Amino acid sequence: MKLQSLHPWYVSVEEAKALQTSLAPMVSHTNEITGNVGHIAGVDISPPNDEGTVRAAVVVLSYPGLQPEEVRLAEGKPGLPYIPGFLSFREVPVLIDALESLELTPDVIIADGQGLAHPRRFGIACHLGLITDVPAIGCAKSILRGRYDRLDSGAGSRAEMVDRGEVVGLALRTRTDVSPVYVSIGHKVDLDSAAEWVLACCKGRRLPETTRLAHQAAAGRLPSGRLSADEAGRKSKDSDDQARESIATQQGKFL
DNA sequence: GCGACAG
DNA sequence: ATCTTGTCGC
Repeated sequence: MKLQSLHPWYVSVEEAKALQTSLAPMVSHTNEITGNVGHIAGVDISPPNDEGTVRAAVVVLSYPGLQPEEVRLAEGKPGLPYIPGFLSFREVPVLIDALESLELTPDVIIADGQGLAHPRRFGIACHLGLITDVPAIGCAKSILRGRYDRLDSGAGSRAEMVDRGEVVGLALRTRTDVSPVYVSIGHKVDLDSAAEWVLACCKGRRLPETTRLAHQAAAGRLPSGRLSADEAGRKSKDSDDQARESIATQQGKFL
């Protein structure tokens, strides 16, 4: 896929901070996800190896079947060490190579980290949304910014997270009695839609399939490439059909 | 000055 | 991100 080049990536923390504040106003908080979502992507980075290089992975899943259809990998030096608030400048430089080699164009991207729930309202999900121009969602396992008070224990429960008086995200319980994930807007999506997409990817697990498989791919446990149109393609088409069917019957119960 | 701090 | 042990529930 073609990416927008907005600025240099290997910059100092001070430059990164200035870029974040100047890019944050470009983020769209409006839902622009169409009804015809066929592909959802997840991205992740491995921890650095002994030479200090990381492996970036992007995995494109069919929707609603959630079967992997394309896996792309890239290796390189992180743009920065891990510094809270600057994760995108660490991970995205290497992720760019993987994203550019993508044949499929995802309709939604789910990032492993924050979107708006960030000190300057510009987490990695926002950054990925801008450079890909694809609707993006932040789904983090822990909090960077924001507080919430009460969250019911049932799956699907959510609570607004507030930082400096602004609602920056949601604590979302994806499974009953497990710690929530923290969802925020990345780009071209609203918060409620973002939560629905995360839930739709969770198949009864705590984390979305996108993050799970991207994590496996970054760890080198998934073969890269376009899954062949025969067995894998038929498999994912079958599970898409099955998933559509079960969505239809579930909706039928409420009509 | 101190604490908090995505991956 | 990593590491370890114990506990709970199906």
